[in-house]
Amino acid sequence: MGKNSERTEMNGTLSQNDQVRVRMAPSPTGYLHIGGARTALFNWLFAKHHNGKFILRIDDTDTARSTDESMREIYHALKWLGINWDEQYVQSDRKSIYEGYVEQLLESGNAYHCYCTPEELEEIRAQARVDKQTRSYDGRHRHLTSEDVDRFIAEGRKPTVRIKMPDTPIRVDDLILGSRNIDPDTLEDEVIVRSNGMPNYNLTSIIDDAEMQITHVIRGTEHLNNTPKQIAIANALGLNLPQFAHIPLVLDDTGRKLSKRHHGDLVAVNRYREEGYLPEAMLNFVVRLGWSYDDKQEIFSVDELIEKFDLERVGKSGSVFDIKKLEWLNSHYINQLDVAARTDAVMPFWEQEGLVDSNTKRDWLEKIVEAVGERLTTFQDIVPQTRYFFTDDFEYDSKAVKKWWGGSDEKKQKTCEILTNLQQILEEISAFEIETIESAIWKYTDENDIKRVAAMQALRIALTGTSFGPSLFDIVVLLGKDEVLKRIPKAIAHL
RNA sequence: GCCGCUAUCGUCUAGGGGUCAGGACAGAUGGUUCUCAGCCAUCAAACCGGGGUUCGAAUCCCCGUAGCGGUACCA
Repeated sequence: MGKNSERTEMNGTLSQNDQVRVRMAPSPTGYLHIGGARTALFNWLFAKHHNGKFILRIDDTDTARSTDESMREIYHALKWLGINWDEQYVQSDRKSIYEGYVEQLLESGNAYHCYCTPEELEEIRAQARVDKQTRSYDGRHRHLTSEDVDRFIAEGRKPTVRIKMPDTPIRVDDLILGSRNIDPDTLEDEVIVRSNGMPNYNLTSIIDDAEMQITHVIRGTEHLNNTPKQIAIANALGLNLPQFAHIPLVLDDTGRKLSKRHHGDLVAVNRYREEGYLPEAMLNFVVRLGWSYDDKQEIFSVDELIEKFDLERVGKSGSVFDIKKLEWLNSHYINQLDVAARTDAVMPFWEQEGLVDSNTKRDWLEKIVEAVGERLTTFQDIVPQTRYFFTDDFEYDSKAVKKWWGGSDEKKQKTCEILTNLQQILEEISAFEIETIESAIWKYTDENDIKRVAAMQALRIALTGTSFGPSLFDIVVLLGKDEVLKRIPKAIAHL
């Protein structure tokens, strides 16, 4: 049973034979962001769950803002996430199709030319606000005389096309939000074709949904107010309507809608790919923004999502993008990978930093990854966490130095003594292996009444520059005897 | 301004007339340990407010309030 009984009543519209067809319709005006990725994912999961088709439609009717680069970014992000599409369309290729429908609208008297200038519209809007009007455009060019038209044309004005809104209420059924009736007085005659001849979103979207036989339009609630407009256009054209499902917005930590404009590439999917997040983690994270299965499960494989995803379990309120949760999921998925796979994933980050090249021994690298163990939140973490394996050109962390090497001369003296002794002990070990080293060091600390942690931390800082990291014995062995014996004197000199 | 949507721990959410309001992330504490992470244990943390309906309301209804979205010749 769903959380909202209103929803189930509407599912009857979909008969057994109808194949589900859904679409993701981004406008190529920037990268794909977290919210867009979630819309894509919900659509894709819905299609997969119902054995239907997922269509990618590029809504690029805003030619001024659309770019090919952005289109490629979107493809790239989607592919990385594993969201593949069955069909693809680009609206700018379909201009003539829309023109046919506009013609039809004009001929049937459901649309008309509007010669208002942008300045004029600006004034109308300002006045409507002062008058506390519900709508701004008042339909003043609905009934122009031919003299008016001639005059406007003589002035060189290029018209837009506006749809005539009906004067009866429009019923909007939404699978998530339920049903409501829209008061026609709140609707104004929308521009459906710009003065430059390019059709607008509300027109092309609903035409394509019909043309492409889209059964379910799953999109963000920022489109909720567009829905009655699109329904009105479809009705005027005698087009079949899809079912609508408006999913709540993804918000930032102040509760505002995530957007490219306000959040920059902080919300770009590709950025997370570059930083070493796993697509599985991304998908798992994003799906839980607004959707839940029960009160137990947090981790879902893609197959499980396909099996379990359901619009009925999508909530109505917005959800905040919480990077901590993403990080948790990412480290979970990273830790599922075996050492070889983790090494592969981490390699580009090492190479990018110039730490590793084709001569570096794979075997050794895998051992480093193994030593790092479950400490990675993202793959790019490998760089700060392992840099010291590749170079002795690092700073000694000042806090660590103060705490473990000593703030006082007396303590420094002691540290110096310990490191000197350790150097000697390690020098005498010929078989440089964990067990041997461990027992030698424990023997030294225990016999000389030195705290294990003091000796180990002193050595750790000498070898790595920091006070934390993998098991120190692993580090010593991986660094190798020569390197270790070089770094200790260097540290002593630094004291 | 106008139109609309929403409201459970800090965050994601479960529950939908009777529950000690459950889980997860984040946080705190303790244990394990050479450190960190991890792991284990424990703790803290919520039904926006006010009215109804009812034996009983977080749950149903109404009214507020707040937040957000839209308000383009963007999508």
